Amino acid sequence: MNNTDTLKQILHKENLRYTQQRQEVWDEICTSDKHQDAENIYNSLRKRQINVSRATVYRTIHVLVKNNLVRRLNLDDGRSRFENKIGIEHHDHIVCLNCRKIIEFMDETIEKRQTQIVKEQGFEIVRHVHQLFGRCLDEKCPNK
Amino acid sequence: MNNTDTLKQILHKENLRYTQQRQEVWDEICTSDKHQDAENIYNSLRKRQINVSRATVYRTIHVLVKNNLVRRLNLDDGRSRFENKIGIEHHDHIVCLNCRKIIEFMDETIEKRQTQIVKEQGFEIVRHVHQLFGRCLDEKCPNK
DNA sequence: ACTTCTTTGAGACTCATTCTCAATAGGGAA
DNA sequence: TTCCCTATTGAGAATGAGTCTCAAAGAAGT
Repeated sequence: MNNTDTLKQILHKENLRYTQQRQEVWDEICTSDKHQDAENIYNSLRKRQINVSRATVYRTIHVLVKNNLVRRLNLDDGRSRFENKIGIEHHDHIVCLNCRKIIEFMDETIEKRQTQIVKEQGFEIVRHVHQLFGRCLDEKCPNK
Repeated sequence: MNNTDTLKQILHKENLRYTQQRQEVWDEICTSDKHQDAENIYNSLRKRQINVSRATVYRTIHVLVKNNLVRRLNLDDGRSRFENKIGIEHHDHIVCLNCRKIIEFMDETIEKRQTQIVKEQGFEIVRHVHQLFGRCLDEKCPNK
């Protein structure tokens, strides 16, 4: 299923209308660099002569997040970042505190222990946040 | 070492003065329920007739966090929460999405894998965030 | 007590995000 | 196609956690 159909499907399910603005926001998240914040998404669209308001960007993102097309990341820097979830394997993030470089990781052992722990506590798990913050050894990183 | 001495030590190290307000904020974080936000801490102090401003609460918390007396938690609900770190074993958190109950957990296997993963990526780890969000089975939880 | 330098409080400010409401535009019915 | 009803949109106001400003108050060494 392509981007348009995926979007139309969830909009229909939610009794929402298919609009150009919603399509553009979803396209931007699918095709742009990962981990963009709302302001970035807004600016990218404006730069491409696409008229859309901040309010609509935020409103559309909510719908996409609610329906699992998009994941919201909170990397403790005061604004949310977003990444496409469709056709993407689950992963968590490592963040360099100096250059803000983001690396993805996924570890089966951790995933299994997590599920186990939550079950032991009598919880039904919905989602998890796992982020490792540190300093990278990149040449270009202002950390030396 | 008691609360007062601990505080005096880090204030001295930071070339800051020991004040009644700073002591009160630190006491409140040590003795109150865990995971309070800044507004809560501020209100608790006011309720006890202790004059302190919001600005001072925030400023003091910064010093405490910077010096590892306090941990800042971001549980994706728009404000930071704080917990005493002195004499407390490291742990992470499970949060009920319905009643916001917070349970602490700690898993040696996960901790080890984490360290390993970061090393493999050529990072020096500084801190991590690991939170499991779900629904609890508590009788009193508005989840049924 | 004197002096110097830091801290404090009140409220203004910031900034991401949400809300408001009048104007605009989907999309089903005819 | 057009009509009509209702959802959506944009611009800017509002919100709320957290930060900043600056004059007044307070540490702490002498």
